[in-house]
Amino acid sequence: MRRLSHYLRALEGFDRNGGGTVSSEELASKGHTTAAQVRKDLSHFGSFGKRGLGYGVSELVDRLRAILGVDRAWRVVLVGAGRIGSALFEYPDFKARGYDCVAVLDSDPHKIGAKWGNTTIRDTAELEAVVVREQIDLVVLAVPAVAAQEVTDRAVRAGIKGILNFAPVRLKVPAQVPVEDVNLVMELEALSFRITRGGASE
Amino acid sequence: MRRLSHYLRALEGFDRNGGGTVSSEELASKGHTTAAQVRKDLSHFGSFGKRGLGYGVSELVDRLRAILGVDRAWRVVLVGAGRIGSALFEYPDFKARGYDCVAVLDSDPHKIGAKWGNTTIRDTAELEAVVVREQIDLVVLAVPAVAAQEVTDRAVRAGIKGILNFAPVRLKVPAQVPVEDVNLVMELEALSFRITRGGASE
DNA sequence: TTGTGTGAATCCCTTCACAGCG
DNA sequence: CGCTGTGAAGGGATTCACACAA
Repeated sequence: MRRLSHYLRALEGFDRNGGGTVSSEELASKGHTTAAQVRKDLSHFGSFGKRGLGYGVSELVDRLRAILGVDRAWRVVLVGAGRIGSALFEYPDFKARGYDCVAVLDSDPHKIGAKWGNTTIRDTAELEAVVVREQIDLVVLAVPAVAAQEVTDRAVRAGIKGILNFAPVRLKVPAQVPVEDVNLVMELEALSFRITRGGASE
Repeated sequence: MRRLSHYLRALEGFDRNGGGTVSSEELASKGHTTAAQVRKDLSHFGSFGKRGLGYGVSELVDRLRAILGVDRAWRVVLVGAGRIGSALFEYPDFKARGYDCVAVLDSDPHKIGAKWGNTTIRDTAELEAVVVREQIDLVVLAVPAVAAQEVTDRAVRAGIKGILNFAPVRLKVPAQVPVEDVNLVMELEALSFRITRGGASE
């Protein structure tokens, strides 16, 4: 659920200590939904929340982190050390949120062996070995479209748990392996669509 | 509508020339929806499609491009010449799809004046002037979270038509200015959420 | 016969409204 | 009282099913 991430983000504005509380109203005002929506969303996962008071900030943060699965560290391998890969690798929020990029792979001989910080770029051929040895959970796919499916197949066979895909292709994966697609062109098209047709409602 | 972009993408696999046709069934199989869904989506915008035959590939492409507003060129300014900005600037698909990055701005004195290809990075202070002089349609916001709202306000006042926002903040904009948010951490959280709870249904 | 276009049925998500607990 | 939790109502989107055109 995307909104849960928003709630978690919104809660960072509040003090975790001191037993403070937030109402569904307050959470709704950030994160642009309604109070009823917030309550429904949260009630799906149990009923923590004090009637007449609101939700305990600290408890709610813990709950949301558990629900979203960010109460642990995720081990990530980045495949594709191009521009997008480099941007992602440096993105400070990833590590801060528990996504730990422990390996970078590329198939370009000119890049293999180079160092990013103290991470050495290795050959994509080592993918399976890296996944197993480094106990990788997630693959961030930042390779050209033509290579994406092959890398995916190999990662899946090696036992990966999920894929964040930047390649503009629909990956074929077994049902139990979730894929999230990020397609920048489609985002721009969504913009021009909304501009072209007036109604800018999000 | 996000699915329309998918249809357009799927159609690239077919030959535009030669008066070929596609059925809703074929379009559905790529783009992972149902045939009924495809027909409903398209019927919203008129009924072009020959019963018993399918849709003319060439005509459908034209229609979709018109609907999505990609039958014209969009003039884009990139604000923020960091890692993400650089990745976006080099992203070959943007220009190919009609999104033309005609200016790059940054507020870091070390970057101002540098050249990317034959585009010179200019001072973010020039934003308003650039928007007007270069007849900019869209802003791609790749600045730190703290700077995002200020840049947004200025771009909106200068008459921008839409914003693609990479900063992890919810921008306040007038209702008629559409914003598309890209939040990489939220994508990863969506992944870990789905992994944590089993059901990987997209 | 084939595959679109579309009302009708269905499902799911959001909003409403309020009972009930602190 | 104030605010949560939740059944009920409402609305929008998906799916079904079939008349109809090529």
